Amino acid sequence: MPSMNIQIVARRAGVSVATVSRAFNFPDKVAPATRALVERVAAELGYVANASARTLRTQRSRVLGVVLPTLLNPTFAECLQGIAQTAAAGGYAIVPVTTDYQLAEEERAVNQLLAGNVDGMILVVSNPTTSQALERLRANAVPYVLAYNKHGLHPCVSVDSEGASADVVARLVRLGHRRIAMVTGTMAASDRAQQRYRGYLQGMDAAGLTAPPVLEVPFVETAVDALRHYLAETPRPTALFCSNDLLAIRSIRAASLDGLRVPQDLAVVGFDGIALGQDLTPALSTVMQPNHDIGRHSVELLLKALADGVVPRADASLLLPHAFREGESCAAAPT
Amino acid sequence: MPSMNIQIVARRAGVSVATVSRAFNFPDKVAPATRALVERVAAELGYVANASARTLRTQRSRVLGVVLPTLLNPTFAECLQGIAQTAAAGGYAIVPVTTDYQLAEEERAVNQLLAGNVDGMILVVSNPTTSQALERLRANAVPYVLAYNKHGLHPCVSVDSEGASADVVARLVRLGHRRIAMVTGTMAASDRAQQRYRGYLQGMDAAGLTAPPVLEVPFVETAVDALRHYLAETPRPTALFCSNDLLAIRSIRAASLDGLRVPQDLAVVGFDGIALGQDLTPALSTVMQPNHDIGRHSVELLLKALADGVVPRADASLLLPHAFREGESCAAAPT
DNA sequence: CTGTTAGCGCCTTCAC
DNA sequence: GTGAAGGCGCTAACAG
Repeated sequence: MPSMNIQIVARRAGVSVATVSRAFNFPDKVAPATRALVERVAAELGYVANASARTLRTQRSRVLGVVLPTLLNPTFAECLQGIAQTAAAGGYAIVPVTTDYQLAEEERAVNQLLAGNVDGMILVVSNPTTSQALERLRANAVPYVLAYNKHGLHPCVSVDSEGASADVVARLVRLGHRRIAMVTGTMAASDRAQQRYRGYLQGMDAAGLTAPPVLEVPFVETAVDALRHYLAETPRPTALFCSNDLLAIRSIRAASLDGLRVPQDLAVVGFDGIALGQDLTPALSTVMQPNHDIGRHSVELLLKALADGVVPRADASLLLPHAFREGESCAAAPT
Repeated sequence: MPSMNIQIVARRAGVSVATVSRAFNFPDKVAPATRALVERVAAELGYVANASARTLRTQRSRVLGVVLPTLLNPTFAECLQGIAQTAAAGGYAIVPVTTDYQLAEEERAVNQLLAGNVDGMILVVSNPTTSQALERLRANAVPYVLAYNKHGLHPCVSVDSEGASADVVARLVRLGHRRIAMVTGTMAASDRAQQRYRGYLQGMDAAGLTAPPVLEVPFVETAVDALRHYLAETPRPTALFCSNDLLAIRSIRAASLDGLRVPQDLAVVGFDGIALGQDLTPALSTVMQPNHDIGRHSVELLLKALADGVVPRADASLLLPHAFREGESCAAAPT
């Protein structure tokens, strides 16, 4: 059956290949009776149009490339789900590639997808400003949208990481916290991490507080030990703002291992809003991003541009709303 | 640049298209000087061979389809990572499709991938015995390997869910537990769930214990409420065996909401071995499956068959080792 | 409304 | 070691 093709169907139906093609692509440009006949024969033979031949001929593959840091962080898994559903609804398949937060992998990924004839790409890159990969896309006039990244010169779907982070600090301050520390993944590997850190510094500054040294740990490792060491320093912070939910979970683990109670001895706030956070004890207090929607809107932006035969414009960028999700890992400072 | 093709490269290099093609596909069938020239020109022009044209000509796409229930369960995200890495190492791209545990979606997914010219598929299906999708693949002679599923008539990469589950019960019994309950996702949607339940019943039987009614909840929902109701029943179990780690996490949540301490008042054991489980408090006690390796071996089996031009055989199935991971969510029964 | 035909870009025999 | 040419399966003019 894999060798089934339009010619065989045409012969069996007693029509020309053009008619078979039209019956599928422009059903109303074919007589109802003929169409029914073709459809019946095609169904009998299990015919499905060869995607490669169609792509070669039309120069459209109906495939979108997706470049993500990792799927092991539920944030991106949730986003990818939004991407996949929206793409499928629009008749597009997706080819995801992960970079593990490695710059070199970003370029490899883009090249691979470029060679794979994708119609467009959704990417989460380390840093849009310095990205060679994006440069490559621009040079090739490949339509793309960035997810999570935020940059004035590229089409992006993101949230206000900076503002949200400053708000978190303000909230902690209202709860009576003064020694508010921050822990983040490798900042060089993520503009979001940089934005969140900047927001944190702004929040501290606005409250007239001095920020203690930030703890920076690799994205991929568990780093519970580093967190324990960090928390063992005196004066110990009363609140910890974590640049992402996985770090928050590990921070809670580290605190527990050292006999600290969360939130009584240490308030912990995350960032991302992964669904799992709500099922933990204590439930994670976090900045909830609409991960699914970030994926969905990214695809919608891209598909609209594809339909119009243009590349998405930077000024079509979307800033989606975030929200603080009250959990149990964050409470007032000890008095 | 997207319109770059072999002809342009050939002209620019002053050779024929055949030579360019050979320079890339059979480097040693071309004079070193010629090859260097072609490579230089191609690099300058940013030429990459058109995947669709190559696929159409060679009848090989170097793409693998992957059918999974969901990526929101880290089990499958971890597995997909193994799949992606191994596929990439072998020069294959992947197209993942999720089914959300819906039977109808399985067929849709397979049809979509079939139309997409994949060279083979890795699948996690609900039930290999009754799967229309697998029948479709067999009829079309499409090479495939099942992951997690276990079935004598299909090539599978799995673990001994049944044995592992019986062992969990035996372990709980050794810890002094008598009222050991089980909670599972919808069994009709997963042969693994069925196997794990069967193993649980065997373990109970072997210990001369009566199994209380099992709690069956949908895979996709959180179901913390259902769990709370279940745990409120008297006599309350002293140990809970959960068919997967997400359920275990939610069970711990449900217990906490009812003021039950884990593991003192309720021992909880999961199944899957998701990495996150180790960072929770209490750390999850669970049956660790080699999720990454399940993905890796599935691809290796598939690629070997592709290389040999055959479909993977059922008797090439792999049963990978599992291990009990000692966490903190499981302890001796109260005396 | 339907048929004929030219190529999309590539690989691969077959000559040379 | 290299070149010429056919055809993979499909769609889109163009005729009829």
